[in-house]
Parts: sequence; structure tokens; C-alpha cells
Amino acid sequence: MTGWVLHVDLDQFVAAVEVLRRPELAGRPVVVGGDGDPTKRGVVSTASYPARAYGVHSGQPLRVAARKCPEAVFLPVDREAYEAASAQVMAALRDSGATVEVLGWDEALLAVDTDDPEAFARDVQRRVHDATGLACTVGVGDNRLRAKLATERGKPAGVFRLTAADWYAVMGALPTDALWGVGAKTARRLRELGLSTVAELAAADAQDLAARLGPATGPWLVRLARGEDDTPVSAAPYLARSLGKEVTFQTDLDDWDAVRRELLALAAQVADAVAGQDRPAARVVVKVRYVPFTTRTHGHTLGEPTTDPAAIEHGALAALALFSEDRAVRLLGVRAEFADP
DNA sequence: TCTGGGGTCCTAGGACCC
DNA sequence: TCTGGGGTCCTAGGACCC
Repeated sequence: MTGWVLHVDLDQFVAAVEVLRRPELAGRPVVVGGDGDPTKRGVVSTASYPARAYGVHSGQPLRVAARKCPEAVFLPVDREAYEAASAQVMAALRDSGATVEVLGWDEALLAVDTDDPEAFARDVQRRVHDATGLACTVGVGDNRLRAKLATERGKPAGVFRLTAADWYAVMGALPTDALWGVGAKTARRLRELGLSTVAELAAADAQDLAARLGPATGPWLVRLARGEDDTPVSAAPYLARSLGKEVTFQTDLDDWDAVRRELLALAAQVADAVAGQDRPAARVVVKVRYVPFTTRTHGHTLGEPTTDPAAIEHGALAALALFSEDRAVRLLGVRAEFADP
């Protein structure tokens, strides 16, 4: 028996949940995002595969999606429905007997001992489908990084294996942003250093990169490019470090008295959520996105960690007082950071 | 036609202390 | 009367992910 990591990723999860409860939408372009009105500010959470064929994708402004695919069905985000479906999926995964680490609504890592990981993966797909009607792709790897990267190559509804044996054959020639944790900005910085591909980054000097990109980031990037990852899959329950609420206004706010009123409403919601967790908050951070799109944050450390709503609201106001009030506000956010553990 | 909302982790720079 | 060097904590910003 060998230890394997499986990465399970639900296919077009949010759109698939919507189609499940509205079967007449099957096969149609479906776009979920914002409050479902594509004339408003908001972005696409998930597009169904038929919608993706029109060039609609996650993160795209809803207005752009509506222009690319006017015949799409636009639906509002229904968090509770997705959380409920997600809980069913995770329960089905745990029923497989594997150690399960939840990565998000629609993703999990499984650690399992088996001589036939592909057969285990097929079994997991069957369990998820039987329990929820949803399809998923499974990446099989000799560590979590390789399992995660395998999944993209098995979409949709497939199983794909990626290990040290074929790492460079599969990944070596790809640009560095194919790695999990390297985005457009880091890929550009690496390119400027002459490192365009995964293979080139894998052969780079870790100390040299540490000097240029930071003591932890540099060596980590080289290990990433080599496919190395010894982080174990953990079933330990998730403990959030922070909890926040933010809102983009449909119309920019230029009246700062109105900004303060909105802030207090957000702070009250955050305080409510903090009280619900029964874990004291140590600090409150306020985020302001000015028009057109400049974002600033300021924080206020509370006198002592607390779950008291009045103290959290007061902390938010104290942080807001650190902002310059010379521009209109597009987005306002409040985040509470929990005391240590 | 501008660019959501939920998070996490790392870095750099300043303050402060010995 | 010239001001080293190291460690640690705090804060704001950046990058990334789903």
C-alpha cells in the first residue's frame, strides 16, 4: 500500500447546484454572480460550461458577461444553497474513509493508502454523484501540490495522475503561473529575472531568489517549481484568523457622513458574527476603495480582545478616522482579526 | 464595460528595547 | 558630538486563491 493524495474539485460547482434545482436550465448558458442583475456592479462567480463557450468566466464583470452572452440566464449568488450542497459533498468524501481536508466550498484534499488510486478516485466520484447529483474531477498525486495541479488536466469529470516521475514532462515547459501560488505579478517578476518556465525556475538558485523576492518566498518558489511539497493533509477543523464584511456601492458615496453610517452597519454585522463565534477579536481593520479604484486599509487594535459589539463598532470608527476624506468611496469593508489561536 | 466578496500569508519599514 | 547591531512587535500593502 502506498500513500496518495487526491484532490477533488467539483465541476462548475455553483452553476451545477443551480441547474440541479432548475433542471430546465441543463445545457443552457447559466451565469451566477452578484444579485443576478447583469446591469449592476458585480462579477461572475461561476459560469456553466455552455456560458464559458461564449467567453464568460469567473471574475468577469457581469456587464461584460451580458454583452458576450445576452441569452444567458443570470442568477443571484445563494451562499446558503452552496454551503448546504458543499456540506453534503464533504460528508460523502469522509464516507470514503479517507482523511479529508476542506479547501473551500467545492474543493478538498484526501489522503489515502491504496494500491489503486485511480479506482479510489472513481469510487469517490460515484459517491459524490450518488449523494448530490454533482460531478467532480479528481487529481491523483504523490503530494498535495501535484494532486492539485493534476486536477486541471482531468477536467471535466475525469481522473488524472501527476507524480515526480512525470512532473517535468507535464509541467516543465509551462509558464510559471501554471503553479499553485504563482500569479500574473510574480510570473512577470520571474520573467524579468530570466525565469519563464517551470523548468527554469526549478533550476534557479534559491539563495539568489531569496535576496530578490524575500527570505521565505524565494526558496518556496524553487520548491514549488520542482513539485516538492511535504505538507500533510489535515482533517483538523478550520479555525478562521479573521472575519469580515465588505460592500461595493452601486453608486459611489461622496458624503462621508453616509460613509460613517454604512461603516457602522457593516461593523454591527461583523460584531454579530464575532459574537456568534464566541472568540474575542483583537483588532479591527477598515478597508476603503476610493474612486476610481485605489484601495487603502487602516486598523485599530482594541484595548483588549473582546466580543463586545460596542467595542468592535467603536474600533471600526477609530480606524475610519485615519482615512483622508477627500475622495468618493466605491467600497467599504470591516474585518475583525481574532486574538491569537 | 471597468474591476465582487470571502479569506490567507508574506514583506518591508518603523518603533522600541537592550 | 555623533550615533552599532540585533531582536521583536506592529502596521500597511501586495499577491494570491476560491
